[in-house]
Amino acid sequence: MALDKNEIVRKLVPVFRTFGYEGATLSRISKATGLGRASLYHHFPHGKQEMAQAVLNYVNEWFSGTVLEPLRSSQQPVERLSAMSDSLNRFYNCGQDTCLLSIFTLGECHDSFKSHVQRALNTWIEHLAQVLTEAGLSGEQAHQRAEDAVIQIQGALIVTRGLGCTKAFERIVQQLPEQLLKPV
Amino acid sequence: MALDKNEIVRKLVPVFRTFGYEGATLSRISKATGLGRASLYHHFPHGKQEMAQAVLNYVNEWFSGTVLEPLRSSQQPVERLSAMSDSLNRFYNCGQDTCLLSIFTLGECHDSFKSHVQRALNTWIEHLAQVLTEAGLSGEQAHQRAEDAVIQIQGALIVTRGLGCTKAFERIVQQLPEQLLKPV
DNA sequence: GTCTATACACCGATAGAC
DNA sequence: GTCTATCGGTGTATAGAC
Repeated sequence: MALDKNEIVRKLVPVFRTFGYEGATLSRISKATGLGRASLYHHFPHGKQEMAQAVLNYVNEWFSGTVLEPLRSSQQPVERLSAMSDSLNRFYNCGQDTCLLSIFTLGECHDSFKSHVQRALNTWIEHLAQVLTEAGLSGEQAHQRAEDAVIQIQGALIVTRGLGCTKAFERIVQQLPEQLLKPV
Repeated sequence: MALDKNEIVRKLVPVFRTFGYEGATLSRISKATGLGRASLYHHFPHGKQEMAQAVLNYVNEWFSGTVLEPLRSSQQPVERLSAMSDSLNRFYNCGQDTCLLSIFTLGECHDSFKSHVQRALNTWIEHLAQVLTEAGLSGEQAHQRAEDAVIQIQGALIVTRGLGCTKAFERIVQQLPEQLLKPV
Protein backbone atom coordinates (compact mmCIF):
# COMPACT_ATOMS: atom_id res chain seq x y z
CA MET A 1 0.00 0.00 0.00
CA ALA A 2 1.91 3.00 -1.25
CA LEU A 3 -0.82 5.51 -0.54
CA ASP A 4 -3.48 5.62 2.11
CA LYS A 5 -6.88 5.83 0.48
CA ASN A 6 -7.79 8.96 2.39
CA GLU A 7 -4.61 10.49 1.10
CA ILE A 8 -5.68 9.74 -2.47
CA VAL A 9 -9.11 11.26 -1.93
CA ARG A 10 -7.47 14.32 -0.43
CA LYS A 11 -5.53 14.80 -3.66
CA LEU A 12 -8.68 14.26 -5.70
CA VAL A 13 -10.55 17.12 -4.06
CA PRO A 14 -8.92 20.08 -5.82
CA VAL A 15 -9.33 18.40 -9.21
CA PHE A 16 -13.11 18.17 -8.91
CA ARG A 17 -13.27 21.55 -7.21
CA THR A 18 -11.37 23.26 -9.97
CA PHE A 19 -12.61 21.54 -13.10
CA GLY A 20 -16.06 20.19 -12.23
CA TYR A 21 -17.19 16.64 -12.79
CA GLU A 22 -16.74 16.44 -16.56
CA GLY A 23 -13.57 18.51 -16.41
CA ALA A 24 -12.04 16.17 -13.84
CA THR A 25 -10.56 13.80 -16.41
CA LEU A 26 -8.62 10.69 -15.49
CA SER A 27 -5.53 12.32 -16.95
CA ARG A 28 -5.80 15.22 -14.53
CA ILE A 29 -6.66 12.86 -11.70
CA SER A 30 -3.73 10.63 -12.57
CA LYS A 31 -1.41 13.59 -12.61
CA ALA A 32 -2.72 14.97 -9.32
CA THR A 33 -2.43 11.66 -7.49
CA GLY A 34 0.67 10.31 -9.18
CA LEU A 35 -1.19 7.06 -9.82
CA GLY A 36 -1.80 5.36 -13.15
CA ARG A 37 -5.28 4.74 -14.45
CA ALA A 38 -5.24 1.09 -13.45
CA SER A 39 -4.19 1.92 -9.89
CA LEU A 40 -7.07 4.34 -9.61
CA TYR A 41 -9.48 1.61 -10.67
CA HIS A 42 -7.98 -0.66 -8.04
CA HIS A 43 -9.00 1.83 -5.35
CA PHE A 44 -12.25 2.87 -7.01
CA PRO A 45 -13.68 -0.12 -8.91
CA HIS A 46 -16.66 1.87 -10.13
CA GLY A 47 -14.40 4.46 -11.68
CA LYS A 48 -14.86 8.17 -11.79
CA GLN A 49 -18.32 8.14 -10.31
CA GLU A 50 -17.01 6.43 -7.20
CA MET A 51 -14.13 8.89 -7.01
CA ALA A 52 -16.54 11.80 -7.11
CA GLN A 53 -18.68 10.20 -4.41
CA ALA A 54 -15.62 9.67 -2.25
CA VAL A 55 -14.67 13.31 -2.72
CA LEU A 56 -18.16 14.42 -1.75
CA ASN A 57 -18.12 12.24 1.36
CA TYR A 58 -14.66 13.38 2.35
CA VAL A 59 -15.39 17.07 1.91
CA ASN A 60 -18.67 16.66 3.72
CA GLU A 61 -16.91 15.22 6.76
CA TRP A 62 -14.23 17.86 6.56
CA PHE A 63 -16.85 20.57 6.36
CA SER A 64 -18.79 19.10 9.25
CA GLY A 65 -15.67 18.86 11.39
CA THR A 66 -14.41 22.37 10.74
CA VAL A 67 -17.36 24.61 9.83
CA LEU A 68 -20.32 22.96 11.55
CA GLU A 69 -18.47 21.78 14.64
CA PRO A 70 -18.12 25.28 16.17
CA LEU A 71 -21.89 25.72 15.82
CA ARG A 72 -22.40 22.72 18.11
CA SER A 73 -20.21 24.06 20.91
CA SER A 74 -21.51 25.32 24.24
CA GLN A 75 -20.35 28.88 23.75
CA GLN A 76 -22.54 31.92 23.30
CA PRO A 77 -24.32 32.19 19.92
CA VAL A 78 -22.21 35.13 18.77
CA GLU A 79 -19.04 33.25 19.57
CA ARG A 80 -20.20 30.15 17.74
CA LEU A 81 -21.07 32.18 14.67
CA SER A 82 -17.74 33.99 14.78
CA ALA A 83 -15.97 30.66 15.00
CA MET A 84 -17.86 29.51 11.91
CA SER A 85 -16.77 32.64 10.06
CA ASP A 86 -13.16 31.92 10.84
CA SER A 87 -13.56 28.33 9.70
CA LEU A 88 -15.25 29.45 6.47
CA ASN A 89 -12.30 31.63 5.60
CA ARG A 90 -10.00 28.66 5.97
CA PHE A 91 -12.30 26.13 4.34
CA TYR A 92 -12.88 28.21 1.21
CA ASN A 93 -9.42 29.74 1.14
CA CYS A 94 -10.79 33.27 1.52
CA GLY A 95 -13.38 32.56 -1.17
CA GLN A 96 -10.90 31.49 -3.81
CA ASP A 97 -11.90 27.82 -3.74
CA THR A 98 -15.08 26.58 -5.36
CA CYS A 99 -17.80 24.96 -3.29
CA LEU A 100 -18.42 21.38 -4.39
CA LEU A 101 -22.09 21.81 -3.61
CA SER A 102 -22.40 24.29 -6.45
CA ILE A 103 -20.28 22.12 -8.74
CA PHE A 104 -22.42 19.04 -8.29
CA THR A 105 -25.71 20.72 -9.04
CA LEU A 106 -24.81 20.99 -12.71
CA GLY A 107 -26.89 18.92 -15.08
CA GLU A 108 -23.85 16.87 -16.01
CA CYS A 109 -24.00 15.09 -12.67
CA HIS A 110 -25.83 12.03 -11.45
CA ASP A 111 -28.91 12.30 -9.29
CA SER A 112 -27.23 10.62 -6.32
CA PHE A 113 -24.89 13.61 -6.15
CA LYS A 114 -27.82 15.98 -6.13
CA SER A 115 -29.51 14.35 -3.17
CA HIS A 116 -26.17 14.44 -1.37
CA VAL A 117 -25.98 18.18 -2.04
CA GLN A 118 -29.53 18.68 -0.87
CA ARG A 119 -28.81 16.90 2.39
CA ALA A 120 -25.61 18.87 2.99
CA LEU A 121 -27.33 22.21 2.43
CA ASN A 122 -30.20 21.30 4.74
CA THR A 123 -27.83 20.13 7.45
CA TRP A 124 -25.93 23.39 7.27
CA ILE A 125 -29.09 25.48 7.43
CA GLU A 126 -30.46 23.46 10.34
CA HIS A 127 -27.26 23.85 12.33
CA LEU A 128 -27.36 27.61 11.85
CA ALA A 129 -31.06 27.79 12.66
CA GLN A 130 -30.46 25.89 15.90
CA VAL A 131 -27.95 28.52 17.03
CA LEU A 132 -30.29 31.35 16.11
CA THR A 133 -33.18 29.71 17.92
CA GLU A 134 -31.06 29.50 21.03
CA ALA A 135 -30.32 33.19 20.56
CA GLY A 136 -34.00 33.90 20.92
CA LEU A 137 -35.32 34.00 17.38
CA SER A 138 -38.53 32.29 16.41
CA GLY A 139 -38.28 29.05 14.49
CA GLU A 140 -39.35 30.65 11.25
CA GLN A 141 -37.08 33.67 11.63
CA ALA A 142 -34.16 31.44 12.54
CA HIS A 143 -34.63 29.20 9.53
CA GLN A 144 -35.00 32.12 7.17
CA ARG A 145 -31.89 33.87 8.42
CA ALA A 146 -29.96 30.63 8.35
CA GLU A 147 -30.95 30.13 4.73
CA ASP A 148 -29.96 33.73 4.03
CA ALA A 149 -26.53 33.07 5.49
CA VAL A 150 -25.90 30.07 3.27
CA ILE A 151 -27.17 32.02 0.28
CA GLN A 152 -24.82 34.88 1.00
CA ILE A 153 -21.84 32.58 1.43
CA GLN A 154 -22.54 30.75 -1.79
CA GLY A 155 -23.12 34.00 -3.64
CA ALA A 156 -19.97 35.51 -2.21
CA LEU A 157 -18.00 32.55 -3.53
CA ILE A 158 -19.37 33.11 -7.03
CA VAL A 159 -18.78 36.86 -7.03
CA THR A 160 -15.36 36.56 -5.44
CA ARG A 161 -14.17 34.14 -8.08
CA GLY A 162 -15.88 36.12 -10.83
CA LEU A 163 -14.27 39.39 -9.83
CA GLY A 164 -10.95 37.77 -8.96
CA CYS A 165 -10.83 39.54 -5.62
CA THR A 166 -11.34 38.08 -2.16
CA LYS A 167 -12.76 41.24 -0.62
CA ALA A 168 -16.41 40.35 -1.22
CA PHE A 169 -16.13 36.97 0.46
CA GLU A 170 -14.18 38.29 3.42
CA ARG A 171 -16.64 41.11 3.96
CA ILE A 172 -19.69 38.84 3.81
CA VAL A 173 -18.18 36.30 6.16
CA GLN A 174 -16.99 38.93 8.59
CA GLN A 175 -20.36 40.63 8.91
CA LEU A 176 -22.35 37.39 9.23
CA PRO A 177 -22.51 37.03 13.03
CA GLU A 178 -23.77 40.53 13.68
CA GLN A 179 -26.23 40.38 10.81
CA LEU A 180 -27.70 37.05 11.89
CA LEU A 181 -28.15 38.13 15.52
CA LYS A 182 -29.39 41.67 14.98
CA PRO A 183 -32.76 42.46 16.61
CA VAL A 184 -35.82 41.74 14.49
CA MET B 1 -30.11 29.56 -44.81
CA ALA B 2 -32.32 27.18 -42.92
CA LEU B 3 -31.70 28.74 -39.53
CA ASP B 4 -31.00 32.30 -38.52
CA LYS B 5 -27.73 32.44 -36.61
CA ASN B 6 -29.36 34.09 -33.63
CA GLU B 7 -31.83 31.25 -33.60
CA ILE B 8 -28.99 28.76 -33.39
CA VAL B 9 -27.34 30.61 -30.54
CA ARG B 10 -30.66 30.74 -28.74
CA LYS B 11 -30.79 26.95 -28.87
CA LEU B 12 -27.20 26.72 -27.68
CA VAL B 13 -27.85 28.63 -24.48
CA PRO B 14 -29.58 25.90 -22.45
CA VAL B 15 -26.90 23.38 -23.37
CA PHE B 16 -24.09 25.45 -21.87
CA ARG B 17 -26.31 26.56 -19.00
CA THR B 18 -27.21 22.99 -18.08
CA PHE B 19 -24.00 21.08 -18.69
CA GLY B 20 -21.21 23.62 -18.35
CA TYR B 21 -18.48 24.18 -20.91
CA GLU B 22 -16.94 20.71 -20.91
CA GLY B 23 -20.32 19.07 -20.58
CA ALA B 24 -21.63 20.94 -23.62
CA THR B 25 -20.42 18.35 -26.12
CA LEU B 26 -20.91 18.68 -29.85
CA SER B 27 -23.27 15.72 -29.68
CA ARG B 28 -25.54 17.54 -27.25
CA ILE B 29 -25.20 20.74 -29.21
CA SER B 30 -25.98 18.93 -32.44
CA LYS B 31 -29.04 17.35 -30.90
CA ALA B 32 -30.26 20.64 -29.43
CA THR B 33 -29.87 22.57 -32.67
CA GLY B 34 -30.78 19.84 -35.13
CA LEU B 35 -27.60 20.64 -37.04
CA GLY B 36 -24.78 18.26 -37.90
CA ARG B 37 -21.24 18.85 -36.70
CA ALA B 38 -20.12 20.24 -40.04
CA SER B 39 -22.99 22.71 -40.16
CA LEU B 40 -22.06 23.98 -36.75
CA TYR B 41 -18.52 24.58 -37.95
CA HIS B 42 -19.91 26.48 -40.92
CA HIS B 43 -21.54 28.96 -38.52
CA PHE B 44 -18.75 28.88 -35.95
CA PRO B 45 -15.42 28.32 -37.74
CA HIS B 46 -13.49 28.37 -34.48
CA GLY B 47 -15.62 25.61 -33.07
CA LYS B 48 -16.89 25.16 -29.58
CA GLN B 49 -14.96 28.07 -28.15
CA GLU B 50 -16.67 30.42 -30.60
CA MET B 51 -20.05 28.89 -29.77
CA ALA B 52 -19.49 29.51 -26.08
CA GLN B 53 -18.43 33.08 -26.79
CA ALA B 54 -21.54 33.62 -28.90
CA VAL B 55 -23.67 32.26 -26.09
CA LEU B 56 -22.00 34.58 -23.60
CA ASN B 57 -22.51 37.57 -25.86
CA TYR B 58 -26.12 36.67 -26.57
CA VAL B 59 -27.02 36.11 -22.93
CA ASN B 60 -25.20 39.28 -21.98
CA GLU B 61 -27.31 41.34 -24.38
CA TRP B 62 -30.44 39.56 -23.30
CA PHE B 63 -29.59 40.23 -19.66
CA SER B 64 -28.80 43.86 -20.37
CA GLY B 65 -32.05 44.32 -22.27
CA THR B 66 -34.30 42.71 -19.70
CA VAL B 67 -32.67 42.96 -16.26
CA LEU B 68 -30.50 46.06 -16.52
CA GLU B 69 -32.80 48.07 -18.76
CA PRO B 70 -35.36 48.78 -16.02
CA LEU B 71 -32.57 50.16 -13.84
CA ARG B 72 -31.88 52.79 -16.49
CA SER B 73 -35.44 54.07 -16.64
CA SER B 74 -36.61 57.43 -15.29
CA GLN B 75 -38.89 55.98 -12.64
CA GLN B 76 -38.41 56.17 -8.91
CA PRO B 77 -35.60 54.00 -7.48
CA VAL B 78 -38.01 51.63 -5.74
CA GLU B 79 -39.92 51.11 -8.97
CA ARG B 80 -36.76 50.47 -10.94
CA LEU B 81 -35.61 47.88 -8.43
CA SER B 82 -39.00 46.20 -8.39
CA ALA B 83 -38.92 46.03 -12.15
CA MET B 84 -35.52 44.35 -11.96
CA SER B 85 -36.90 41.80 -9.51
CA ASP B 86 -39.67 40.90 -11.91
CA SER B 87 -37.19 40.59 -14.74
CA LEU B 88 -34.91 38.39 -12.64
CA ASN B 89 -37.72 35.94 -12.01
CA ARG B 90 -38.28 35.63 -15.74
CA PHE B 91 -34.61 35.60 -16.71
CA TYR B 92 -33.66 32.86 -14.27
CA ASN B 93 -36.94 30.97 -14.53
CA CYS B 94 -37.69 31.46 -10.83
CA GLY B 95 -34.16 30.41 -9.96
CA GLN B 96 -34.30 27.09 -11.76
CA ASP B 97 -31.88 28.11 -14.52
CA THR B 98 -28.16 28.33 -13.95
CA CYS B 99 -26.34 31.62 -14.33
CA LEU B 100 -23.72 31.44 -17.07
CA LEU B 101 -21.51 33.76 -15.06
CA SER B 102 -21.06 31.06 -12.43
CA ILE B 103 -20.60 28.37 -15.08
CA PHE B 104 -17.80 30.19 -16.83
CA THR B 105 -15.72 30.80 -13.75
CA LEU B 106 -14.81 27.14 -13.53
CA GLY B 107 -11.15 26.28 -14.10
CA GLU B 108 -12.06 24.37 -17.24
CA CYS B 109 -12.72 27.62 -19.08
CA HIS B 110 -10.54 29.97 -21.06
CA ASP B 111 -9.35 33.24 -19.62
CA SER B 112 -11.25 35.30 -22.19
CA PHE B 113 -14.46 33.97 -20.70
CA LYS B 114 -13.36 34.97 -17.25
CA SER B 115 -12.71 38.57 -18.18
CA HIS B 116 -16.12 38.61 -19.85
CA VAL B 117 -17.65 37.42 -16.59
CA GLN B 118 -15.76 40.03 -14.63
CA ARG B 119 -17.00 42.79 -16.88
CA ALA B 120 -20.59 41.56 -16.70
CA LEU B 121 -20.58 41.41 -12.92
CA ASN B 122 -19.07 44.88 -12.62
CA THR B 123 -21.59 46.33 -15.05
CA TRP B 124 -24.45 44.85 -13.07
CA ILE B 125 -23.08 46.17 -9.77
CA GLU B 126 -22.49 49.62 -11.23
CA HIS B 127 -26.03 49.83 -12.60
CA LEU B 128 -27.43 48.96 -9.20
CA ALA B 129 -25.10 51.34 -7.41
CA GLN B 130 -26.21 54.14 -9.69
CA VAL B 131 -29.83 53.65 -8.69
CA LEU B 132 -28.93 53.53 -5.01
CA THR B 133 -26.85 56.68 -5.31
CA GLU B 134 -29.82 58.47 -6.83
CA ALA B 135 -31.85 57.19 -3.87
CA GLY B 136 -29.54 59.10 -1.57
CA LEU B 137 -26.95 56.57 -0.50
CA SER B 138 -23.28 57.47 -0.37
CA GLY B 139 -21.09 56.10 -3.13
CA GLU B 140 -19.49 53.55 -0.89
CA GLN B 141 -22.77 52.43 0.67
CA ALA B 142 -24.39 52.18 -2.73
CA HIS B 143 -21.60 50.06 -4.16
CA GLN B 144 -21.55 47.76 -1.18
CA ARG B 145 -25.28 47.17 -1.21
CA ALA B 146 -25.23 46.66 -4.95
CA GLU B 147 -22.55 44.02 -4.53
CA ASP B 148 -24.62 42.44 -1.76
CA ALA B 149 -27.59 42.24 -4.08
CA VAL B 150 -25.66 40.41 -6.79
CA ILE B 151 -24.18 38.10 -4.15
CA GLN B 152 -27.62 37.26 -2.81
CA ILE B 153 -29.01 36.59 -6.27
CA GLN B 154 -26.12 34.33 -7.21
CA GLY B 155 -26.31 32.53 -3.88
CA ALA B 156 -30.05 32.12 -4.18
CA LEU B 157 -29.56 30.47 -7.56
CA ILE B 158 -27.16 27.95 -6.04
CA VAL B 159 -29.32 27.17 -3.02
CA THR B 160 -32.51 27.04 -5.06
CA ARG B 161 -31.08 24.50 -7.46
CA GLY B 162 -29.40 22.61 -4.64
CA LEU B 163 -32.59 22.30 -2.63
CA GLY B 164 -34.75 21.75 -5.69
CA CYS B 165 -37.22 24.38 -4.57
CA THR B 166 -37.78 27.87 -5.95
CA LYS B 167 -38.88 29.43 -2.68
CA ALA B 168 -35.45 30.69 -1.71
CA PHE B 169 -34.89 32.52 -4.98
CA GLU B 170 -38.35 34.02 -5.04
CA ARG B 171 -38.03 35.24 -1.49
CA ILE B 172 -34.63 36.84 -2.03
CA VAL B 173 -35.68 38.54 -5.23
CA GLN B 174 -38.93 39.77 -3.73
CA GLN B 175 -37.29 41.37 -0.72
CA LEU B 176 -34.48 43.02 -2.67
CA PRO B 177 -35.97 46.49 -3.32
CA GLU B 178 -36.92 47.15 0.28
CA GLN B 179 -33.66 45.79 1.60
CA LEU B 180 -31.53 47.87 -0.76
CA LEU B 181 -33.37 51.11 0.01
CA LYS B 182 -33.81 50.74 3.76
CA PRO B 183 -32.38 53.62 5.83
CA VAL B 184 -28.75 53.25 6.86
C1' DG C 1 -0.94 -2.31 -5.31
C1' DT C 2 1.22 -0.50 -9.21
C1' DC C 3 2.50 -0.92 -13.74
C1' DT C 4 2.24 -1.27 -19.35
C1' DA C 5 -0.65 -2.13 -22.93
C1' DT C 6 -4.85 -1.86 -24.92
C1' DA C 7 -10.06 -1.72 -25.98
C1' DC C 8 -13.54 0.97 -27.69
C1' DA C 9 -16.55 5.04 -27.47
C1' DC C 10 -16.71 9.78 -27.94
C1' DC C 11 -14.34 14.13 -28.26
C1' DG C 12 -13.52 18.35 -31.30
C1' DA C 13 -12.52 19.27 -35.93
C1' DT C 14 -12.16 18.80 -41.18
C1' DA C 15 -12.78 17.26 -46.20
C1' DG C 16 -15.56 17.11 -49.91
C1' DA C 17 -20.10 16.00 -52.17
C1' DC C 18 -24.46 18.10 -53.06
C1' DG D 1 -25.80 25.73 -45.87
C1' DT D 2 -26.29 21.04 -44.86
C1' DC D 3 -24.92 16.56 -45.35
C1' DT D 4 -21.91 11.88 -44.83
C1' DA D 5 -17.63 10.19 -43.88
C1' DT D 6 -13.59 10.40 -41.52
C1' DC D 7 -9.39 12.16 -39.00
C1' DG D 8 -6.31 12.17 -34.82
C1' DG D 9 -6.71 12.64 -30.06
C1' DT D 10 -8.55 11.77 -25.68
C1' DG D 11 -12.21 9.93 -22.80
C1' DT D 12 -13.34 5.96 -19.43
C1' DA D 13 -12.47 1.44 -18.47
C1' DT D 14 -10.00 -3.32 -18.45
C1' DA D 15 -6.61 -7.23 -18.95
C1' DG D 16 -2.76 -9.19 -17.34
C1' DA D 17 2.24 -9.00 -15.88
C1' DC D 18 4.97 -8.15 -11.84
